[in-house]
Amino acid sequence: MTVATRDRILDSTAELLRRYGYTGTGLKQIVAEANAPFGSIYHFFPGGKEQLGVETIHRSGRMYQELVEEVFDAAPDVVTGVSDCFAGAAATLEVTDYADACPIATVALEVASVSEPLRQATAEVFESWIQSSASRFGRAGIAPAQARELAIAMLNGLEGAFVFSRALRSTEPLHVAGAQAAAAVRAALDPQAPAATPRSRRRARSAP
Amino acid sequence: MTVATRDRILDSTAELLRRYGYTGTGLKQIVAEANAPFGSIYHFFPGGKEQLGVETIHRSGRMYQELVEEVFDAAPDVVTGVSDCFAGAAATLEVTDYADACPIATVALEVASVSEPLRQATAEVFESWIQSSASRFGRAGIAPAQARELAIAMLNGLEGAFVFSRALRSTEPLHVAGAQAAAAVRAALDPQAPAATPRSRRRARSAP
DNA sequence: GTCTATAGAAGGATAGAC
DNA sequence: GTCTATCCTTCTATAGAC
Repeated sequence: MTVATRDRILDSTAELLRRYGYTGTGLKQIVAEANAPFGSIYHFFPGGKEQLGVETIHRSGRMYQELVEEVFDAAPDVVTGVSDCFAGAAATLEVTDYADACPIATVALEVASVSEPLRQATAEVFESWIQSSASRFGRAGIAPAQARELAIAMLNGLEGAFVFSRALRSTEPLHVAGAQAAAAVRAALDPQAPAATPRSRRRARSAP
Repeated sequence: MTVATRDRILDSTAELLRRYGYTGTGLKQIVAEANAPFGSIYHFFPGGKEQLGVETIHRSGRMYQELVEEVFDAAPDVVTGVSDCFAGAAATLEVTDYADACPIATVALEVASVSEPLRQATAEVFESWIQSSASRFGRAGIAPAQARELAIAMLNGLEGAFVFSRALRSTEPLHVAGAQAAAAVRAALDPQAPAATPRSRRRARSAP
């Protein structure tokens, strides 16, 4: 036995949730893909589909964060790190025929007004992503408040671009989002040209 | 008779798709909310759920575009127009307890890898939104290519912020996205400080 | 054209043999 | 712990009365 049944179930759930969402994924489909008997779901996850969903969201969220952090930290500077992450996301999307984008975004939108435990799981993952990104911007010398805004703006762009890219079957939105995020970080690091960053909005308000 | 059965069905479908997505919305739920007999669905939409979905996506997309255009065009300038749109989206989200965000984003993610007719419908709506926004930026004096990038960046931010805002039950992401989009448009209009706009990326590459 | 009833498949969940 | 069989509900879709 190489991989435990419980882990195979979590793996196949993660993949199916990413592509087809929560309501679009059936438990029978999950065990079929995991090569597991149906009863194993309720053996390992007594809470049924919802518990399996919550655990998968946390697991997928953590794995995706680690993946992004590796790409990010391998870059020589934060601007390149941001660019590389978006480029990697675009490459993955193309390779998988526009199927594999954000591992939890579809679920997040589906469950937001339906299941409080599931919504909370997606919220915890997103908050962790924001803090991970913000801490890296902070380490690069950006003040905490602006670092958080930059992190949110970058992740906004990433998630929005995923929506558009999957629908349009084009990586154009991802490339635009990557360029914008990189430019925003660059501007935040360069005190000479802060006009287009959220933080310096007040200063630039005198402009047309 | 005030509103035709067919329109009531489309209205209730639009509302349910927006909140619960495509697979999360049942036909029985639709006719219940529309006060219509079940058979009416197949009378008016012989193609079943998929046809009803396609028509609703186009309809919701058009209505949302018109709503945004009204807010946008009522503002004294494009920067204010952008800000007002995000502020309005945030207000709607709060008033509806974080239920009413983008009318088609949840569906778009759900169907992207499942139904080609539905995916295409979402793609057509998104492309129309991009062109509507880009044309307004163009009218303000921004060159076509940059206007399209700005439009995509702004819509990326809006859709991504919808994902985060619904999950986190906070309007913070929407406010960040609005400020960033307004700043990007302002920078594109101001030749003095173009450093942080996507278009001027090459020029600024010499910076740290 | 409006509406009801029901078919047939798929959904989540459970019981219990092994 | 593994696996099968089955229950009950819900889903989409259709048939046909009125």
